[in-house]
Amino acid sequence: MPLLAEIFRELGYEGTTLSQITERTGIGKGSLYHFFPGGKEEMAAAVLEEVDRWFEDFIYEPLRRDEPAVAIAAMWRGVDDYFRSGGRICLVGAFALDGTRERFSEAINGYFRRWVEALAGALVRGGLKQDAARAEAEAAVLGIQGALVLSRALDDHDVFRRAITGMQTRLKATF
Amino acid sequence: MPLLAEIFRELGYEGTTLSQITERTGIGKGSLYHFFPGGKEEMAAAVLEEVDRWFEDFIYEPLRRDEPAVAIAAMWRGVDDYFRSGGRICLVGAFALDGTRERFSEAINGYFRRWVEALAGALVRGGLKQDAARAEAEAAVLGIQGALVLSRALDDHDVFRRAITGMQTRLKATF
DNA sequence: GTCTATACAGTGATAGAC
DNA sequence: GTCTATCACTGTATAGAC
Repeated sequence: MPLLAEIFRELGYEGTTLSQITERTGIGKGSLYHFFPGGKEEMAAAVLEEVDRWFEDFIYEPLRRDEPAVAIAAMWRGVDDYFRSGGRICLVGAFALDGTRERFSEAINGYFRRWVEALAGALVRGGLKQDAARAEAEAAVLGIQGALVLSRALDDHDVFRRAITGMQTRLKATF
Repeated sequence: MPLLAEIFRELGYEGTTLSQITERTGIGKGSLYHFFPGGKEEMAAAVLEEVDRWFEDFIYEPLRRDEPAVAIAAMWRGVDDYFRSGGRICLVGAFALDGTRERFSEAINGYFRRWVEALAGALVRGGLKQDAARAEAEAAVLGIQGALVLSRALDDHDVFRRAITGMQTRLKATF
């Protein structure tokens, strides 16, 4: 599964072929279809679900549960770690940008909606008003996605780190 | 050419097939290969070049030439218009996220590098220090890309408009 | 459960008539 | 310049031996 996720991340949904998957995982097509009768689409759906679960466990749930300042600081650390300072892209964000979006719209929408809501909730508990919290949460989540795009486009991890640091200090100043 | 750009934007590089192109443009494969002997890759390269030229003419060059406040205001308007308030994605940003990046790395890098440099230059002329200008320019460009990702993921144009407006007022306050 | 075989549609690309 | 026909190949998916 981690290998599968990595392949989809590198090549995108359309760019990923079963041959690539068999080659890089060492698993034959027969076995692949034994585990995923729905084929490539089911494989990608499983990967998306796994990604979603990771964020739910390590980012969203702490944001809902823990002390805002602590949870938000952990979020920035977790994000920098998960995306390897821009060396790894967000599969969900990438899927949102092309025709793949229609195929997985529910999963994509849920991932980002719950992220924004969890972060906005923490900010409200931190003292922000509802509207301001939502705006700041959207700005943070979108900033992370944009940082991934720009750092990969410029092939420069510093862009990612700088952006993350900047957003973090800026956000901390609001509550 | 505009049709071609639209197809690549909707489907991504790997998702775009020659059949789709012939179908939606009404041009047969023979004619297509007459204009683009290099096939799909040459078509995508031509589209990227056209996109680049548009931004060069209507965004970057004004940023280098005109009065900073005026050019930056025009940039936000131009961006909102070009991306149809999030209804249209950035082809270059999308290409940066998957395996297509390697194929067009020069074009992708140049597009974003020149954007950041032009904007940072305008901010310097507006009174910011070099480092601060670069950071703000990166934040703005990356914010636009992120706004495209998030607004499409949530299928909500308001997210895009809100983000653009927020960044615009925030940036204006810095110089 | 895993592999090899293969089916069959669709891919990018080319040739040649017009 | 454009179209039709077709190429070789790869795509996803399945069947069946082991």
